[in-house]
Amino acid sequence: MTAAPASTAARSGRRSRVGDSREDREAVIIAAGLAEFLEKGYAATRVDDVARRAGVAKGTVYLYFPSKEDLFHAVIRHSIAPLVDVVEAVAATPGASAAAVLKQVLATLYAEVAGTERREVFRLLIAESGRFPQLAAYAHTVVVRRGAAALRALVAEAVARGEFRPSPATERPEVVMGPAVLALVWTLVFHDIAPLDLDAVLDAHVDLMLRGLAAAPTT
Amino acid sequence: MTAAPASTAARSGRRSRVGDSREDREAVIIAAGLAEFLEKGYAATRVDDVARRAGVAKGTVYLYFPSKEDLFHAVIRHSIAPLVDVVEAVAATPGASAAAVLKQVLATLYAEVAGTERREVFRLLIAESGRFPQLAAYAHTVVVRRGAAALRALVAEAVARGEFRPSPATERPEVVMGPAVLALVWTLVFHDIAPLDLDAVLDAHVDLMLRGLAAAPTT
DNA sequence: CTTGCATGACTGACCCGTCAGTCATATAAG
DNA sequence: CTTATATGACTGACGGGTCAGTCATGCAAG
Repeated sequence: MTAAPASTAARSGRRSRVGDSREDREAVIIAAGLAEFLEKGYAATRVDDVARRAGVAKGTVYLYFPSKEDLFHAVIRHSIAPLVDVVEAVAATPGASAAAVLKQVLATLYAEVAGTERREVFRLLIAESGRFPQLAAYAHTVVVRRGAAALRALVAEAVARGEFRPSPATERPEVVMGPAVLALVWTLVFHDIAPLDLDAVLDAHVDLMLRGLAAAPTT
Repeated sequence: MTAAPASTAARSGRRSRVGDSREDREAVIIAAGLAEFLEKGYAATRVDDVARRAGVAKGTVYLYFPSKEDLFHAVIRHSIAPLVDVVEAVAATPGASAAAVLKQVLATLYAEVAGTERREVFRLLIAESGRFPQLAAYAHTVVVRRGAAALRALVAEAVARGEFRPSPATERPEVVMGPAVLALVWTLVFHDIAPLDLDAVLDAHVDLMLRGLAAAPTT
């Protein structure tokens, strides 16, 4: 049940349906690659399997990507970019208090990343970043640099406005994301053994952060 | 420079030095396996290389472990256990305030895990836990169950004593460890691109937590 | 001599990347 | 409209290399 050819055109190896363009086929191969890499990891996935899942011959994969490694790079890049967009859309709520924005962003992260199969992309990234430094660099540029900058701006503004109190934590706003990373990793590793109650953790996370950052204690 | 045989006994494949027992040799193979698995990941490490690094022939590895996978299990188990001991020793400081103990434990975690090559064990665990559920289960029993229990006790006592205020966060003390996990993952992925100032993060972490948990705001 | 651990050559399976050939479609000629 | 020729995306078998696990042989100790 990997991917039965959906049309005579596909079976015969010809491109003819509307939208069955070069880009579409590339996307199909990338999707198949993602599925296989997530399932087996980089070293253990076979290009043959990616091809089969994409409904093409192995040779075809090499018409689109010069090597298994290049395919892997493409897969990771196509998987990471959308993750940032989701968060960025939420963070763009104008005029809200820093606390509200932070809450909203965290809720989105918990629900859309830790609580979804999407989280597996991070497993792959953590697993392979040591062997593929370019991927780490890409992720840093796309996710971390942008995210940290936005967070820093948000916090700085809240401090200026008197909503947050200046502290070591407002100097290092990355720390605020900590519990979300914990939830992600926990879920990656222990999901089948001791699933985390993500809602409860989100509550605790928000409570802890806002109290830790707020200028006046919220009694 | 992998591991030149250190003695004639080792070169000739015989055991003769004092202490060159079965257990010792097993430990050497496990150490070699750890080094190789950390460097290449599970799928990409070759048993040949493990053997060479341990200074034995490949066949010898199979005298001690029935398969590559069993060796891997042994390697992970031997690597995880000591990590807990380090922390447990620190946490056993008697009579100190919860804040002081927490601070001490966190400092140890940052210095001894995130700040050391030891962190790579966690990369391996995160990477392979999906494919080797028994390892996740083992880690959960040995690290998480024990750690979470200790933390829960610590926090509960501090709440009872009035040092901490009851809150969603005191109900879910795992959250308190969040920033440390963030520091670990960050370092794993971005160490060569954007190294984290672990001391600064530790400060921010402690500040945030104690303020977030404390009963009376520390002005 | 016998016992038992250690060795490393060997086997069979596996897999990346290649390339000669196929065939549906496009274009040109009749 | 029909036939002939050209195109190039796609195929899949194969070369070359790798690797987990085995086993016949070697050798040291008792």
